[in-house]
Amino acid sequence: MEYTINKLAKIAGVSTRTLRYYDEIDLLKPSRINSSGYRIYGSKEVDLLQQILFYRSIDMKLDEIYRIITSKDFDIMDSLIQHRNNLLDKRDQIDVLIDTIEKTIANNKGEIIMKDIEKFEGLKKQKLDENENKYGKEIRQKYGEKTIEESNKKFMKLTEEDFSNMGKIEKEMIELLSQVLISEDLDSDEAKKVYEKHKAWLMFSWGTYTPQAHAGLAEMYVFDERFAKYYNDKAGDKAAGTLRDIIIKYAI
Amino acid sequence: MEYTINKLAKIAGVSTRTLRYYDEIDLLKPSRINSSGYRIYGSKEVDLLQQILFYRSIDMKLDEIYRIITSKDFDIMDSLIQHRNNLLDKRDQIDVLIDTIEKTIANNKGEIIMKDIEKFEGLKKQKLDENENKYGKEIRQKYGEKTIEESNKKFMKLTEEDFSNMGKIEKEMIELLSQVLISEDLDSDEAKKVYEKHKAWLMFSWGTYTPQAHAGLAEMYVFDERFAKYYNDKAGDKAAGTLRDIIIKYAI
DNA sequence: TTTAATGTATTACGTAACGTCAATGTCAAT
DNA sequence: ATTGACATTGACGTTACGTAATACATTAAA
Repeated sequence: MEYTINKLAKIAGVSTRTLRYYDEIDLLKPSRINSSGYRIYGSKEVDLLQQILFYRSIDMKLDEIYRIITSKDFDIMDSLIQHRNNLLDKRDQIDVLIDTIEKTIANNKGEIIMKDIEKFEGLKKQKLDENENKYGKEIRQKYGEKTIEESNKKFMKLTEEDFSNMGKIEKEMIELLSQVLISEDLDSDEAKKVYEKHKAWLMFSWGTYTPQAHAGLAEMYVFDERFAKYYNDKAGDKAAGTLRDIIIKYAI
Repeated sequence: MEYTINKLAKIAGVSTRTLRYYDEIDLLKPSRINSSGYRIYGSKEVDLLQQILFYRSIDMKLDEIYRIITSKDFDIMDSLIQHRNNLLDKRDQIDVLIDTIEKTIANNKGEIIMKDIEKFEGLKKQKLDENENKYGKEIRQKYGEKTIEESNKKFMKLTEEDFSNMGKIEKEMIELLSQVLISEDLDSDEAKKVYEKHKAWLMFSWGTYTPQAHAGLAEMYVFDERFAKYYNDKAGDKAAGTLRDIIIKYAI
């Protein structure tokens, strides 16, 4: 049984362009070329194409497929296992991305993450509103009233915990920072701890972390007066600048 | 504070090529060009770049990022939620792929899936070897001896169940097929059921399904004498050809 | 101050796996 | 002979840059 390129394309469910491309990269050559230069495929090629399409369906790259179909069974197993591991990794990465997005959506309801000012004020407002709350059963009940769905509940709980931790860590950082303001020693253990606390705090809200982004934020602390005021009020004069210096020093 | 392209690249952790590219596609323009034609960036651009890199870190395409940073907050929320859904879909797809690979690895330990002949013979051999087994505790014990790990156990159990189901379905199909051989009516309910059973049977071993691949396999049933003999023996003369005709009729 | 090293600019090819024209040739049927 | 369906080979477009190659600018060392 012989097939022209269109026939084969139809029974295999691919485009003729795909078959020409596979010919071009030597992945699937026609069994022969007829007198008019047409590609003619035999049943052997049909089978091979099915193989190729199976591997393609599990998202394998064509050069990997090429390696597979021109090798022995042992290597096929290796490839399959390897590919499975790649997919597992990829899935984990996507999970992280989803997590980051969900945190972003939750944390600032559409505000851009770089506009951390909003987050600050959100935190402060929440602290004022709930005045001395301990993040116990009360708040969970409050959230529960709003969101009945299981998924949402779990979600709110997560950010609730995050808020609690963020507040704690930030407090510790401010404490250490005011010590550094007195000693003025950026090489001190306290300074380094300030950096670490700030990084930890940041990771709660960003989910993702790079030293460069951290340093970028540090610059903003001095240039944006709202940031500057916030820290200077909390830890003392020149706190914002010192915090920036510390971050730059240890982040890069 | 102004930055040359290299400075900005370093504090942001990207390449200068990236910044030039972002300039080219109007994603991030320098605040000004100096007399020598150098790109000069200001603090506004630093902040914008941080935003861009955040969205990039969650795997957003640059044109989507462009839309986000040139729009209002409301649209940002839409984009984030949409993007989250895309990622969820992608993760589900990957789960399916992983499943398919694991079935492939398990089913024929490295044999190529298209070589279904092997699978046939494997099945037959297994049936002979275990002679009248009911896929009960005995076989589970046997598998348990070989693979102690939890993951593997769960895995073997899955294929064990699959084998059981596959055998049942195939038997039903053979039964229906022999009826069709007598009636010779491809429009009958039995013929259609044959197709459905065969498809179900196929999905166990392939995990993924396309009508074209199904039709391709059907062709093989006639051309490969081992297939032909298998079905003719089971359901009667001309069984392989009839099965092919049925599949082609309903699959495409 | 000359030289050397480094920084910046533009232009352009390469990537993966095809989709989509465009121009042209072949085959079967009317 | 013409038409329509199918075949061929280019060749550009896609995404987000990496990687030269070449030329001019700025800074540092000699």
